[in-house]
Amino acid sequence: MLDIKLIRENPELVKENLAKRGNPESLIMLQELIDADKRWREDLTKLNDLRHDRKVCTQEIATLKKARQDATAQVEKAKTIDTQITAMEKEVTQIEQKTRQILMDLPNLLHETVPYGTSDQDNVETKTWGKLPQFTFTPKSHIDLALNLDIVDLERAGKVAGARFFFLKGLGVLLDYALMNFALETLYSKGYTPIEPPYLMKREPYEGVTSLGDFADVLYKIENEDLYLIATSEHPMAAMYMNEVIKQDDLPLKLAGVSACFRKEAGAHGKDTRGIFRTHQFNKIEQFIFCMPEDSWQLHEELAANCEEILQKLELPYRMVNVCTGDIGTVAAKKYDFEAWMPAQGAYREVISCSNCTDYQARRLGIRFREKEGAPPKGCLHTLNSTAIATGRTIVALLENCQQEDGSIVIPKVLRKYMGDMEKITLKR
RNA sequence: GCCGAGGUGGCAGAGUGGUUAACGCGCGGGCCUUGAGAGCCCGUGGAUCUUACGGUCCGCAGGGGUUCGAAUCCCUUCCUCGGCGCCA
Repeated sequence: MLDIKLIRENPELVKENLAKRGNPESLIMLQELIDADKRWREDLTKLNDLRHDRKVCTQEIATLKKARQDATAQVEKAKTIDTQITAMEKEVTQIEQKTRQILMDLPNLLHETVPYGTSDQDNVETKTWGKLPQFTFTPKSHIDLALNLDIVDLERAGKVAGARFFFLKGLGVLLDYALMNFALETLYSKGYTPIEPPYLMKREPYEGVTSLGDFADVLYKIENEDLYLIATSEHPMAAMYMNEVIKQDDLPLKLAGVSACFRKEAGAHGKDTRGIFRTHQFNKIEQFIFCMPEDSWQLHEELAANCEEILQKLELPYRMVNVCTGDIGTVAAKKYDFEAWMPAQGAYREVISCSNCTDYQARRLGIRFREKEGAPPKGCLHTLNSTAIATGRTIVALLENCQQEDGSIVIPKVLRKYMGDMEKITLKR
């Protein structure tokens, strides 16, 4: 959510920034917001005047009653003021809801370093790392490898849960947990506090962390309950401190979320249908930071550096892209994607997404900071989030990059200690 | 799930239908002091109007209701604590 004060004081700046996202509708919404806000303030002043009149009147009544005098005339007057107040309240509430709605729908302001573009085609590659593997044979796709090694069962998952679900089996499970443990320990050693959050969230906190469109396209809802399955541990971690004021000394707060993630993938019909690249459920270690506004850009780079360290230790070739204005999400001011090389597809595919949301989430959630204990709240802090490891996609990358001609997989060195010092995944006979 | 007790500012804690959220603690500023401390004074949630000085309104877990008037009475949801039940 943007700061309404900024919109009032500097509408041109907001306008220019929104225009960069290439969504002309948002400019119309902004103008509607500005008009409605002006009317809201006028009406609020009138409403406050009426409430003041009523206050004066009820005090007269109280004084009269104490003196045991007749207050009928004053009561009548108060009643007429009440009628006016009720009408005015209704109008003010209506306008308020409208402005809130628009404010919730408007996206975050973009950082000046975000490249202009209209789709993911325009994302700017900022770095590549690692040598692309050379095969003396035709590399197989992750799904052929996984089925051969009997570490994934898709058919039975279809029977049990439907498309885009999977059973992970045997060494697949060990590999999954090895990745989780590796990422978690890496972050823990850097001072991130591990968090295992609730996997379900109520609607109100959920509205604070994501755009409203996600409720239909992304989130699973529990029937007859005000509960949604989390799409990432970013969401409960962000909402964790909702309506709180955090001491400046305690910032930055660095968290490492551990959870399964659930996504409807409603907008992805026909995409990545084969295999486990895009599924309704996967495990993920997530980095999350609450910090002072002046520190967020530096910490964004820190998150990105952590991602690189993890990918490099896994020996996965990747590229880093600066996500362009047309492809960046609603809440992020700047976003890096890390894309691992997928030999069977001959393409880099997203495995990590690393965002600075500035004060956008914090304002929606009412998370502020104070200079010290006992001091009044100062302003909204900044939030950042980044994947550390999403196991599904990382397994895809590992299988394809580390495959041998016989279909076995060489396990990256850093993972072996979590898998009983095993060096290879081979089919047991 | 059932029964009971609760939810008031950063914290602690009054207020149980009639203008002001008492008294503390903490925090900020000022006076005093060589300095620190103590002491004293002012301030310390949000919105809005005003160039300013300064007003006005809202805020007692959320939402609704009764009333001229609600932190206070009623309904409802959420949460916390205790007891019982169920359960890995």
